[in-house]
Amino acid sequence: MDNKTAFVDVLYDQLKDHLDKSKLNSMIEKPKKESMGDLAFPCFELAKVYRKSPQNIALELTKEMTLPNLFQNVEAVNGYVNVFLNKEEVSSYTIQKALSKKENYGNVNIGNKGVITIDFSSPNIAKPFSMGHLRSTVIGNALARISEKCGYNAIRINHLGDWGTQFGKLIVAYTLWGDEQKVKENPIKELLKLYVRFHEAAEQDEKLNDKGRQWFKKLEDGDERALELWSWFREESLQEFTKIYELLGVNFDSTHGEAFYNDKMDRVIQLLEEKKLLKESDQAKVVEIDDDLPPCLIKKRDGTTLYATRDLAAAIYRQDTYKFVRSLYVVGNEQTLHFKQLFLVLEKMGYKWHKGLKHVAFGMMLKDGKKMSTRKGKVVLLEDVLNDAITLAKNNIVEKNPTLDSKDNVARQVGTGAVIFHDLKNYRLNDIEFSLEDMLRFEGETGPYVQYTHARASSILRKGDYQESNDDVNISDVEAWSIIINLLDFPDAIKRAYEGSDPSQIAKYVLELAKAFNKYYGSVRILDDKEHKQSRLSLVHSVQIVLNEGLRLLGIEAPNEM
RNA sequence: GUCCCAGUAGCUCAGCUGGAUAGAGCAACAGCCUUCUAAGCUGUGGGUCGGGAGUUCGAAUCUCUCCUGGGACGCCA
Repeated sequence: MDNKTAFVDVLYDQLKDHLDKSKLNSMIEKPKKESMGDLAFPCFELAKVYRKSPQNIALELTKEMTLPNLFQNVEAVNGYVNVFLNKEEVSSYTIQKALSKKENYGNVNIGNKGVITIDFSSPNIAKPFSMGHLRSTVIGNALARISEKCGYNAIRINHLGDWGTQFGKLIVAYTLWGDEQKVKENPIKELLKLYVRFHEAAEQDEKLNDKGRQWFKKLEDGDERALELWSWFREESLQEFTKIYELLGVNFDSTHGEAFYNDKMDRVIQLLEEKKLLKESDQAKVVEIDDDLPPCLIKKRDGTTLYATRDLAAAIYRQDTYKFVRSLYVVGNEQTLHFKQLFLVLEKMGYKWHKGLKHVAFGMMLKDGKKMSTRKGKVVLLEDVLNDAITLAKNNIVEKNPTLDSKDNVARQVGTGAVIFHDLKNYRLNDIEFSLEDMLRFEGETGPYVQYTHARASSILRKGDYQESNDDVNISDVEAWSIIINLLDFPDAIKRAYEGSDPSQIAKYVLELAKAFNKYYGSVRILDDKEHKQSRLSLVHSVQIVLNEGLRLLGIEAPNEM
């Protein structure tokens, strides 16, 4: 069985008078260094009970211990009881497990086929897909895949920002300065220019903002010309976004944006009124939330609705259509308050499913220590960054592997891999200072490093004419042990990533495994020794499988050659 | 002003529910390709874990306080 439970059983034998199994289980830790063993039990807490020094307790425990086959050795060091796993047995068991389960290795069934909706990416129509939206897109995509790996049925929702006063402003700008031909040729960049120009002009002329609001009112009232322009901008934007999603390998089950909920908000307001939750305050309608939070604004003084109203309608709609057990919102850090309010309002409305809602926040993409601003045109376009990355990857390939087929495809995989990995490798709540240089780095702890390791493993399997077999795996290389430990840890890494909604757990995992493999590769000639070749290739194959699967969970492809 | 998040090596960051001499990568320097992909491997140097106090056998980790940076705080999304 599980190594840890086996160790608990051994300890329980001697310590049952003072500690129960679950307590023991929580006390066991992983030693800092591999040389100290595989599992450790600290004896410091027992010092008081036994009135002896931790060192002596460890020594006595060790002396009296009867080890099952799973363990090879036990040592008492500095007040710790350290056990060493039986390397050959564990190695063979782990490799065979990975080989037999293939890409299903590491699956953990937490979800039981329940539905999890994931609201992510959600760019604003008629604005460029900026670096800021990259974060939500790649984090959400990874979480969807991780959730599926954990047995959930993931529904990917792109909650497009396709409604609001901004469209009124854009229509004003277009009617004043727009050129149909230019917009058709290069929709996003032209629309951005118009948007920026509008804000510059509005600083001089306040009346422009009023005009914008008027046009938005027309849009809400169903004015034909306004709707025509709106749906044109929406279509063009969507096409641009699709290009980026294809490049990144991201897809959605629903692209209902905010506009979709226009006719679903009356019901929400009605429900709120029925439950007597709606209060008037400064001529606006709000829901008051106890605690210390400010009230949630539902309706403006002029009777129009807000972001929160639409999000309420969306949450209810999603529960009705998908019957989700969990629902994630992958939206920036700065909206924490909004989601706290939203969830509390839903709780007050009596929806039990509010417990499954979670705001998966992330830090901002900063430029010179500050937030990037679309209004001032200070944006970095994701498409440009991706294209830079792909070009750089291509240059590398031409230089390093000139005979490679399908250079363009591999360049795409490696370039986007670098950008995605750079975003996912650190904890999501950290802010990221935008740095093209960092993002396009292909050496060290990067996506291409992991991809390269995968390609190396694939290459060796090709060169060694690897055939799968059911023969016993027998690994005796000491250098292989850290690979085995990492392979063993894969399911736990997935669990950590899911539970913390934290893709960086997978990124870190995959880096550790790649490092361990490269170290092994540097010290052991895998194909030279006929006797060990098949076992070693089995090890290489397990690594290849797990790297491939780990990268896939992050939304990164793993080329077999690069 | 109130609330939230962060402060670890020159830079970017790990460090799980407190535990053994604080770890990586980048950058710097020194090595390793007639032999499995050098996008790799090996080695060297570099840290008062923002400051102070407390809890504890033990604190980068928990509590308090101060400093610094960022963010949010009703008619935007």
